[in-house]
Amino acid sequence: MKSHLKTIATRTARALIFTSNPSILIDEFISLCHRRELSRAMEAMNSLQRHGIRADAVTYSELIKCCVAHRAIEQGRAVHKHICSNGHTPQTFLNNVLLNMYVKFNLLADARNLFDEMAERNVVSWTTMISAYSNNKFNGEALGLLVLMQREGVRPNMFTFSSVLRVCDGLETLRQLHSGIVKFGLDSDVFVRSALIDVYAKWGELDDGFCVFNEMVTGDLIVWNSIIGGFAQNGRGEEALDLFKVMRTAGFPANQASLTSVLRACTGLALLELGRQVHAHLLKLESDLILNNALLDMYCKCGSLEEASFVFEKMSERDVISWSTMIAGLAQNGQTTEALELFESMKSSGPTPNYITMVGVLFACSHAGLVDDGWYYFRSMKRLFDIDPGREHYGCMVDLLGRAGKLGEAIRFILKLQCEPDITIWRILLGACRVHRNVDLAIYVGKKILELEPGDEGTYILLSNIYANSQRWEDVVAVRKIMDGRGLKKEPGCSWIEFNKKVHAFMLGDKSHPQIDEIIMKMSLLMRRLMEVGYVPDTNFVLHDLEGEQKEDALQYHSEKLAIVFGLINIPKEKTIRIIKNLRICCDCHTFAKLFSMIENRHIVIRDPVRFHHFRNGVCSCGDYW
DNA sequence: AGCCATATAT
Repeated sequence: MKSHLKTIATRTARALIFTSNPSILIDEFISLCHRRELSRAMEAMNSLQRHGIRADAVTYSELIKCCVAHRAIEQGRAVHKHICSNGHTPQTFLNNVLLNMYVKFNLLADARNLFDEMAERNVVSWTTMISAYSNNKFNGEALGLLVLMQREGVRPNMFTFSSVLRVCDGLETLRQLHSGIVKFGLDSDVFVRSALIDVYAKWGELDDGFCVFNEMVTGDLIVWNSIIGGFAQNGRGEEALDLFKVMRTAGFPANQASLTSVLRACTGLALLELGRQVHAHLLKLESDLILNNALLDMYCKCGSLEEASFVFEKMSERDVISWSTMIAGLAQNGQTTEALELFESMKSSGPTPNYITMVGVLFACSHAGLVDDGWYYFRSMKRLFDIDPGREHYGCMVDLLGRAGKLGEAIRFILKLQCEPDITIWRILLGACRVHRNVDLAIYVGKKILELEPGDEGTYILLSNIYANSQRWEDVVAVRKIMDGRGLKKEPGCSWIEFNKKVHAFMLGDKSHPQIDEIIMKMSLLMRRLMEVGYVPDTNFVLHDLEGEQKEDALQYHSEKLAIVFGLINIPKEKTIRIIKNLRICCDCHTFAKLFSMIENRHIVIRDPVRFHHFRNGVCSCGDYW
């Protein structure tokens, strides 16, 4: 019945267009615009034109919205022409609507032409033009217009600032914008506030962002998300999680963006248990691609590939980031074959790989010693996906060659590069020198790095380790002296482990943990059993000024060993012992963990700053190659 | 008008 009536109505409407009564014509025109019936509205507009009738600005603005909704560029231009026919000049309101239309169609040049020709420009006109530039990353233009508008005496509003903040090109500009915001009394607006927090966080001045947050009397979920996201992205996961709790207590229900930041914090702190709770929680929300990608990454970086694969398989939508995350995750966890297989299936049935996907693929090859495959993928990037290799890919290639012991080839590769080799490339090569104990090259490369960055403590430490490894104690002393002279200190080793919803942290030789006596007792028993199966403490990396037995003692209390024994005591036998480290694992602890996994029949995962070690049955997933 | 996800090296 309803549809029958509708048919009659439509027929009547169609007939009306061809009547010549102007007021009926215009009513029908308005109604078509409101109903977003574009093609018939256009017909109506043309017939109005034939009768020399004009509609009012509001009606035209409805028609323009209709064009935007249908993404009808040509019709939009026709409407513009119609409005301006017979020398008419649209009022500012209508010009703004037209301006907005060109911006929505991303026709920036047309928008700018109209903007320049407008007789009067109000704050909406300026803001529309500014946000068009800022959305298209024309940062200079956007910032320039903000200055011009003020010169012409137009006061920017909160819309203007929240658009322009996104293209802020540095801290200095940011501070200027911030003072402008205060000057115009816009600093209490939630939109401006969240944008300010976000930009401070992006420029690394999180504490200033936090001040903006703290000045807030009333805020909304997005302001909370901005500050929590800021902490999560700047490696300050604990604070992100604390604030999240405060937000929940304040009565704001978490949305997808909030949980994405929480997951990112979990990822940084390797809090697998908490991550799992977030997983359970997010299933109640509408599925969100970004959130799922963060979940996937969390499982990968917490070393639980089973759960990561499960999430990946179940995702209703997967984009290039999902695939890249999974490939890199498999690679970092030593599952090279799986990583490369997944890449092959991405090529045949997934999204087109991007720059970052290829970094993951090359990483997989370099860490598994697959030199030929690495070369193949490196060379195929341009041909298959039109990706120009960049510094990151060069870095992987140097790593690939260096790790495989082809140090000469690695140097030749570096020297042939189009770009000047940067400090990262030299660091990678230095790492290869350490693995292959090439002292001479290490010294050469180390000097290169210190030329570029004289205070680089990592390089001094690596050099001293390399000297120690070849028993060149005088050189070790010399390096240490330079370090002392420069006031450089080695960051103390720290490992942590999640148990009973708490994080237990261990520092080198730290005796403050409540269970430390039990741990030390268990450790000495363990050491005895390990020695029986052939464990020999490797004291090469211990400070040179200790005597033999003291060296072994220092080794015993390496933070990861303490954490392993803590896990042995507390974590149920069938569960994986998961440990996170702030420094890379040393050879001795690596051997210790391998033998431990064998004699105790336990699965241990240790995440260091760059990769994972899965120890099972006396073997490590890194293949002793790290 | 504002918030959330992927990569090399140390």
